[in-house]
Parts: sequence; C-alpha cells; structure tokens
Amino acid sequence: MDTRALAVFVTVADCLNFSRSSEQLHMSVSAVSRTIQRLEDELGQALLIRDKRSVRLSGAGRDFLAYARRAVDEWQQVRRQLGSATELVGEVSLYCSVTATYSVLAPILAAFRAAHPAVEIMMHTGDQADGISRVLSAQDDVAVTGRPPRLPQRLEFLPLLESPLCIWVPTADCAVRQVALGGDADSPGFDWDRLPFIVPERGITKDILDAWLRERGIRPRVYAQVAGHEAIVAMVGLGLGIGIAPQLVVRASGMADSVSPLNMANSLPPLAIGLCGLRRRLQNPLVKSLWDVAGQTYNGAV
Amino acid sequence: MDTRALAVFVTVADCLNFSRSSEQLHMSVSAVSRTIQRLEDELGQALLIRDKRSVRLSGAGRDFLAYARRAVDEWQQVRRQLGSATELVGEVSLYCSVTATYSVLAPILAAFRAAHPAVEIMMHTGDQADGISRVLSAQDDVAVTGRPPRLPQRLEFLPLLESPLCIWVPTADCAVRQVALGGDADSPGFDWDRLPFIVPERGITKDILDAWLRERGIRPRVYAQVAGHEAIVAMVGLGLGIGIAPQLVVRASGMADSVSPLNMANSLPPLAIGLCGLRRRLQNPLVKSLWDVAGQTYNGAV
DNA sequence: CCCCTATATTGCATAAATCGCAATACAGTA
DNA sequence: TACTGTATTGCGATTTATGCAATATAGGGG
Repeated sequence: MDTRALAVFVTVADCLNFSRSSEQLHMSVSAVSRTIQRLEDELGQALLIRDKRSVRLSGAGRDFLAYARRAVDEWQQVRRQLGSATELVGEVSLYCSVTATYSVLAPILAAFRAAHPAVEIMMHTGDQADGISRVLSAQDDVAVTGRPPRLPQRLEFLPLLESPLCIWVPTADCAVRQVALGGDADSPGFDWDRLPFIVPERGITKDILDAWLRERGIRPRVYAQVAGHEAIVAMVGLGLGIGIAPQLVVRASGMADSVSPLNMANSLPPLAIGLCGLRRRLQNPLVKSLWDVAGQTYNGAV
Repeated sequence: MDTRALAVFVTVADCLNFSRSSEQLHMSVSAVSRTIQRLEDELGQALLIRDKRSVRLSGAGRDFLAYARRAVDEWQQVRRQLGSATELVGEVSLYCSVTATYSVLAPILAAFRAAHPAVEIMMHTGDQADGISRVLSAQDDVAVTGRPPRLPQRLEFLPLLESPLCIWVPTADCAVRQVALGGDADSPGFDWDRLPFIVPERGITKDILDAWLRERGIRPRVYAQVAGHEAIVAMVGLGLGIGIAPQLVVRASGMADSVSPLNMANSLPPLAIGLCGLRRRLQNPLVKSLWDVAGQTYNGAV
C-alpha cells in the first residue's frame, strides 16, 4: 500500500467528490477512482459509499481516515526529520519565449531563487507556440504558454495573467496603415483582402486567430507565416503588414511606438498566459515547488 | 512510498544481509537491493552503509527504522481492525501426484481446512514431474514436487520431508530378479545391460537418475519410459523390469510386498519433497497461509 | 598466490501496475 | 428531452518493478 493512495483517500474523504479531488491531486478522475478501488480491495471493505449522486464515508472509511491522516502525517514528518525536505536540490527545465522571460518569468524566478537557491533552472527559449509540445514530449518540465483551447488531461495549466490579443497596425504612415484605418474593421465591408496579414506559423495564437477569422468569414491575404510573436511585431513595426500578437509582447518589444492596435468592437478574446506542465511531472517536488511559487507570485492577479 | 518497501527495509535492517532478507521476503536479491535504493532515493539519505563486506545502519537509517517499524505495525493494525484479516476467503489451486495426496498433503489439508474453512482448495492431480511447469505457467498456485536440482529464483521451495530414492526390483522370482540380485550392484561388472530399466519420462527423478547413471558410466537398457512414479512401481511389481521411485510412493502404493529395493552402497541421494510456488504468488495471503500451514505441519521434520 | 565462495549492484528483457482517454451509466436540471 | 455533472470501466500506452545474468569485490582456503 502506497502513502500516495492514502493521500488520495484523505483528499477524497475531505471533498466527498471525485472530480474536485482529482483536480487538487493533479490526476485524472479515473486514476482517483481506481486508487480508491484498489484501497478498498486491499482492505476488503468499502471506504466510500457512492450512490450515483453523493459520496460519503462508510463506517470503515471513518476509521480508516483517522489512520490515513496519521500515516500521511508521520510519513511527511519522517521525511522532514531526515532532512530530505529541508532543501530542494536538483534542476527544473523551463521553456518559454524571450518575451516571457522578462515579463512573466522574472518575478517568479526571483522568488523561486530566493526560496530554493540550490535548484538550478535550465531555461530554453524559443517560439512560445512550441511550449506545449515540448512539455508533452517531456523535453521540458514546464512551459510558459497561452492556455490551449482544449487541454489534454495529462497537462496541467496554471493561469498567471491575461493579455489582450490584438491585431497590430504599423504606426508609420504607409499603405498598410491607410487601408487598415481607412474603414471600420467591424463592418462586413472592411477591406481585409488588401491588407497583408502576418500570421503565426503554428501554436495557440494561430488557432485562436483561425477560429476568429472563420467565424467572421474573413479570408485574409497572408503575407507571411512567422514563428514567434516577437518576429510578428517586428515585421508589423517595419510596415510589412498587420499582424496578431498579445499586448504583452508589444510592450516588451521596444516597438510599442511603431505599432498600434486595430480598433474593433468585437475584438479577439484575451489570451490567458500561464504555466503548463505534465501532471505526472508535477509530483516531482522540484517542479511542484516552481509551480507553487509561480501561483503565489501571481496570486489573485487572474 | 509503499509499506512493502518499509517491510523490506525492516527485514534488511534486522538481518543486515541482503541475501538472507531476500529469502525471508520471497524476492530476488536484486529486487531487495533496488527497493532499498528507491527508498534511499526518495529520502535523499543513505539508510544502510554497504561496504562490500558488511551492511550496517546509518544514523538516518536508525531513525527511519523506528518510523518504519511503527508504520508497518500501524498498517497491519488498521487492516486487522477493518476486519480484512479476520477470515480469508477465496481459493488456492494445488497440483500434486495421487500419492502425494495421501502421504504429504493429508495432514496439511486437514490443518488448513481447520484454520481457514472459507478457503476452497482446487486440487489437480497428475504426474508429479509436471508440477514445476504447472507452477511456472501459473496454472496452479502451488505444487507438491521433489526439489529441482537448480531452482529458478522466481520459484520458492519449501522442503517438507525426504524419501530415499531407490531402484526397485520385483519380489516375485523371475528372470529380472535373478539378474538383479545375482551380482553386486556397486561393482563395475554388474550386468546392467541385461536388466530392463523402467525410467521416468521426464521430471526431477529422471534428472537425478540420468546424472547418477552418467556419473557411473552406466548405459541402462531402457525397457519403458513411464509418466508417474505410481505406474513405474506397478510395472516393476508385475516383474517387467527394475525401476526408480521414492520409497514414499512404494509405501503408499499397496505394492510394497511386490517390490524390494536394490541394495547399493553408494546409493542415490534422497529426494527432498516439498511445496513449490511462484514467489510472486506467495504474496497472495491465501497462498501464503497454505504455505505457512504446510511449514508448521511439517515443522522440524526435515 | 590464485581460485572459489559469498555478497551486493547493474544492464537488460519481460511482466505487472498505473494512467489517461473515451465511452458508458445514471440522476438531477433547464 | 436534451443537457450537465459525476463516477466507473475497457483499452491502449506508459511507467515501474522484477528476475536473470553478468559484474565487482572481499574473504577464505589449498
């Protein structure tokens, strides 16, 4: 019998709800369900009475809960006593865009370094669009990324902040700007066809944009497919076309003066930015602590 | 962390010897070694100091041992409390020869039935030679068999009793008997060639006999290869030849008067008879309890 | 001094446990 | 009635544990 199973049982016994427990425990509902089943199997007793609309403790469950709390507690105590929990040592690998390094990560890393000076951070930067796949393929423990529309259950997402997703227009007076500001972007007659559009090559921003365009029946003239928001902003700033990027990136880019947002009534939904990691990896205390520090740093911000 | 790992640690801490622990725990040495490694890994502390010729507890190990004992104890206590250990229910499957049923198994089964009336015994009888493979292929939980010369480590063997392995000669006055008793079986000149030999088709007895014959450079005249000691005894009793079988089988066969042993100075080694089972299956409490009852029933007999 | 035994560890292949996903079942609700 | 929320289950895939064989090393004779 595994202490993890005991911890699961304690959580479920507290929530009296498998779904909520599964979230707290960073596991799937089925994993929780089976963990309890195994436990009951091993004990030859039902611990939780589930009757299709409620979960409650059985008599044996109440007795066992007392034991389980104590056992979990004593285990953690002995861990601490042996010093394994005093200081975390090891490394955590992190994937993010260059922009995220400044704007999202800086405060997290400062706090994390202060809390766990012996943990090394392996940071890999690149196109934010690759974050999810880097995490899924276990190349990195955690990535800073936008929230995917559909989150695979083995991924965990911790929202940190939101940034408006805008379509950006060059500030300099040029053909692109004149067309872009020459009409009402909300109206069906807006001249999308004459506007060179710089779109993301892949990733969440591309997915959101595609959905948004499809909804409105807009078929943009794609001027370039570019990897990385930073590059999109740069190209827009140079007057090559209009492009999509989170406001955050523009602010951090040093090109805030070279681009301005395209005003629209029904604008794009804001982008939720946060940490993304494999659930399984979150059981690793190092990854878990980075996660926790991030959550605390941005506590209540979103 | 698994309570099983704790139990392993407690055992090793008590023995201060991995090999002996592995026997007590019904696991391979490597499994024990790795269990301890995992534990140390999880705690980030060495628990046992191994310096190539001795094992002793580290400081952390001593502390942890106190915890581990308590944790194992409390776990067993809560199990008992919840009643999972009150009565065993289920079934155990058993393979043995017809003879073993009477001579070896009877007292075990009587004691086992008394101790665990709710456990059903599924008994399969057949040639004792097949016992090992039945167990290896998990067709049966446990078999009564002779001790194999080389025991695969995933098998456990519990010796119960020994029986002399003899070469049997018909009692009735016949050609076979005259030749067999007409010379000194120990002498190199003994007339093996003129004696029809009834040998086991396969199994441990065959292996032992083959080795014994090879050692002495005897090439017997094989009259028949037969499955099952009972059949060998029967054929010898009918005067068809000489044959090998444990004394136990002859005694139980009702043909004890029809056959007599061939006297030899350097006789065959006695056959160790006992229970054989997959180590893994021994962790099943039902199988374990049958094993334990057998051990107690024949306690000290061998 | 060298071979042999005893003991613990490690690479590797295999067996078992666990997990997440998708499908299912069922009760309450809009 | 369709829909939502919740728990379970079959199944494939991944992760973990195990046994075996090989390796390493020390001690004990001959």
